[in-house]
Amino acid sequence: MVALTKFTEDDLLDAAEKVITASGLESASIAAIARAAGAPNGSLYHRFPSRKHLFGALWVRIATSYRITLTDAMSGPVNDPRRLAETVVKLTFEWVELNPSRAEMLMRFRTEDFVAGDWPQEVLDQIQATNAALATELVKIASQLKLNPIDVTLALIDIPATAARRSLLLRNPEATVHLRKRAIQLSQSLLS
Amino acid sequence: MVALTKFTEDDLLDAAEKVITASGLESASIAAIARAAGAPNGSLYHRFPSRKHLFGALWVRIATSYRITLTDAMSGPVNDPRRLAETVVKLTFEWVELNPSRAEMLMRFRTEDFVAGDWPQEVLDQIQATNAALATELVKIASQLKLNPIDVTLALIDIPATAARRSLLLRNPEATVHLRKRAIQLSQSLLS
DNA sequence: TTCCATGTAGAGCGAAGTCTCTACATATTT
DNA sequence: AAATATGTAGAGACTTCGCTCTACATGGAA
Repeated sequence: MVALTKFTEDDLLDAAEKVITASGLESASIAAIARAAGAPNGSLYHRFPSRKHLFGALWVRIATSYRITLTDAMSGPVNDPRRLAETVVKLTFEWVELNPSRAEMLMRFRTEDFVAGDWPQEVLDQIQATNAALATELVKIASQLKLNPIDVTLALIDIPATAARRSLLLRNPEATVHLRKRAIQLSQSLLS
Repeated sequence: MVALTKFTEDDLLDAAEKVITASGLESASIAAIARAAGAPNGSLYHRFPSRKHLFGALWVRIATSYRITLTDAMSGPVNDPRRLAETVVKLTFEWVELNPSRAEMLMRFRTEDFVAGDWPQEVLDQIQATNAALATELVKIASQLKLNPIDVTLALIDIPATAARRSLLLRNPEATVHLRKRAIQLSQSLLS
């Protein structure tokens, strides 16, 4: 390294995440993020060309993290759909437990919240790519199981996400266990 | 009426809704909302003490509208849970079809998006009241059916909302029909 | 040691934001 | 018609925002 790197890209994204979780998207100004990172304003612009680039990078980081854990579980031929459903639901709940604040963002905000208005093309491309990767995986599974892709999406994305979100709202271990069980049942019923 | 009322509360909320739907929460400045309503800046402050009051009123208006249609359907003794599930899912899809932009807001944003940071107590109370009204209804139904309230919430709130949101994303009549059918099945399986 | 590439520090700019304030218009009351 | 109550008009005060810019620090290369 040529010079001392005091604030990495991830440091700043962590700070942004913290601010957004605590006070919402609107409060996440450059100044607020910088304050949370203990950095001066200008430092953020050394890493990111603009606030929108920063937000885009944050969104991509979170979405990619979750989707990689998912697509890992879904890769390879599907010989047991019931097991697939169970794995995906469990992974989702695990990921939510390990990354509660990221999960909260991923579930509270939609891509459009970040992308509304004019966004850097570069950021749009990354988001597009992340979404596309998941979509093709789902279609592949649907064709293997000879199912409607909509049902596969419900089973492997929407149901786990909804149950995990409700679990996040309730913040109660018993409820979490119950919701996970139900999500597995519902997901399995959709895949068979 | 003592003086000519040019901009009613609802006019301004309609304008805010339009701006948010078109360009997102962050773009919905007082100036932008005023422009959309054809009103000068100051007029908004005649109706609402602050921007947050306006946002709060908007959220309450939308959430209440949806929840009233739901609680109407759920009132009275539940003698046929399968029919209840079907009614609620159909109502949700209808409401979404009739109020697409409101639905988009209700599904894209959570209460917390509006409420993050410091909000007027008055607004918080109204939101609290709206949420409580629905919660008690759900608990009542759960006890009548001798079911876990979590399952009732999944069946009558989360599943319909998820399916309707997916339908909103796909914007495809066939998909909508399919999703509604699936939502009814899933909801019914949870209530029996 | 000198030079250069990389990164931090933080004041400050123009633009845009929220909100206030006064002047004016309208319609009812006296 | 004068007084009053209600509501609109819109300029402008004050604040904050995103972003830029220059000065300085650091550590390896020549």
